[in-house]
Amino acid sequence: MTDSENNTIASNFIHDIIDRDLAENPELKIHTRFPPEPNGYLHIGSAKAIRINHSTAKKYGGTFNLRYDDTNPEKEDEEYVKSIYEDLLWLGAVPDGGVFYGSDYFEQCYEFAVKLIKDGKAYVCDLSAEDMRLYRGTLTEPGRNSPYRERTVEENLALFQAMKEGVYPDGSKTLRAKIDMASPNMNLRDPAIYRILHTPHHRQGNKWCIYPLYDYAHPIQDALEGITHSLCSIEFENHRPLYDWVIDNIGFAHKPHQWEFARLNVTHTVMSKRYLRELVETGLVDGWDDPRMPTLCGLRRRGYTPAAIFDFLDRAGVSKSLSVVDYELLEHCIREELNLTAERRVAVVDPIKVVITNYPEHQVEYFELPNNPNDETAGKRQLPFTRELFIDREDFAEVPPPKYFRLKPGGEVRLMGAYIIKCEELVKDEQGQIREIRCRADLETGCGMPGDGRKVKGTIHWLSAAHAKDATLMLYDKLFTIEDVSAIPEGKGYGDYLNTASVTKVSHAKVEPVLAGAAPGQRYQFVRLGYFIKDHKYDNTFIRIVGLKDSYPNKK
RNA sequence: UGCGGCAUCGCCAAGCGGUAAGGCAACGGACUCUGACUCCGUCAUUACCUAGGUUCAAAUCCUAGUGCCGCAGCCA
Repeated sequence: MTDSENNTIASNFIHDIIDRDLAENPELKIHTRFPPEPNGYLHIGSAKAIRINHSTAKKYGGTFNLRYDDTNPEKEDEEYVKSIYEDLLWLGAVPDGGVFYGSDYFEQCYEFAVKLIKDGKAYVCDLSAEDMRLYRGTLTEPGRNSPYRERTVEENLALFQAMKEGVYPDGSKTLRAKIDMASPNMNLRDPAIYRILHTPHHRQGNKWCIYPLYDYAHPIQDALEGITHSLCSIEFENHRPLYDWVIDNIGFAHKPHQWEFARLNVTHTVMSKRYLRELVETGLVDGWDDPRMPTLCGLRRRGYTPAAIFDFLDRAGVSKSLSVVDYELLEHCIREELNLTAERRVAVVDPIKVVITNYPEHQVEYFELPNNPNDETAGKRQLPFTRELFIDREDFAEVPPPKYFRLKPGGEVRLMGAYIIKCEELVKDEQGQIREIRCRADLETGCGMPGDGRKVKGTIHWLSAAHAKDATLMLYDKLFTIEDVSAIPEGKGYGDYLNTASVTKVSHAKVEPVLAGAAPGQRYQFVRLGYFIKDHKYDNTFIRIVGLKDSYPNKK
């Protein structure tokens, strides 16, 4: 995705806000950031945050930072730092402003906290977690002041330093912002801004035993990096007053502003990192990059491209209303791209033998098939034709349903790129199963031959039995049977709606010979079937990205 | 029960007082050696959560309701 393409993305309410800000201050250089906590793998919901922050910066000629929000050492790990970076680069959202770590600002966070204490705006509180909750009040009742709220500046300073030096055990004290215990906004009821945690940090080691909390650290990080627009998801909307409080009371000259947008939800899948982890850990899926997962590594393995993902995100739009976007929109986006770019190949999912009775036994002839009929420049390839062929079992019906125009007894059908054949006889075994379909070809109708122009209604794909290669096809389906997982009734869980048939492994598919050399990651359209990608994890395996649309009346 | 947010077609979503964009899905039809693609057409008209009101004119403004989401971590 190039910058010029980014400029074409539709406007949204965030752009309106920026336009307004720019009208007031034409000198403003837009600066955004993507601040993931390295506690899991990125998913398509994260990609929305990336897309919004990144494309907004690009649209206005601004700068985009990646910042690991690593203020909670208990949940974070280098494994995730690495994967997040890979996924971000894969998407093409280059952090041209730099890569930062929230933990690199610990020193400054500490100094700002000392300043707040000196200004009488923060205090050390000895309340236990449970007591703090009691004192906080409820949604409808105001809270009560902590008995430690009026400690002197000197006492607070000494206590906070002792906290830092490791004098106190985990949970025994916190540093709290002195705001308003009666605020109708719970976040303003003297929120804890530092906690004691004798846990080593994945980057800082044992340097710290007190850690700043999100609401305190985030605005500082934004201010220090010169972020102008801190675009985050809507559950932080109630935190905005606290975000502004921190900026104002520390006294930053540069004031970043937080704006919120609705999170992304997609039908038939789940965005909860907690639950995705559970799927991985219980073995219900084959790792974080299982092709059914909404993770970026899962989508990548499934064959989705960054362009299709961004296209999807852009089409889904940006607003503040809770929504669940149809998975079919994502499928549409990848189909649209791959229709233009994927070369066509033949694969037969469930082979059944067809014998061309009037074709010589040992003859081989080659037909040229276009790599992409919609794109002349894609060139052609050769497909061997012999007396014995495979076609897909679905393309033959002994008792055809209405409007069936594939192969049927006595019927004619076109073998794509080759002859028109007529079904004349069925050979069955003792059980009555069809062993082979015997057909007669109209040998004048091959591509470029005199009868080339003859029309029949149906066209099916085929493979020379002697030349076809074996391959494994992985056919994935939706992870959950329920459309909107947030609508799961009480008493039921995600597990009750897991699609038990979300994967079908086809071990004995046949593919055309040239596919034996397909490079991992290569995408194709298997003609009349769908788009597939050669897997990089398992040999000789093709993963179905998405099927072709099918308007056959009896389908679906 | 407090505070904040959101309510426009099956799903997203424009609209910012001047008479309901667009995309996906769906449904017709044309084309077709992929029942794909492409193309053409249909798809909110006592209509914009409801009820009142202001106005020549309201999805847009006002009033009163209703519904849904978020918030009571020393998580982010």
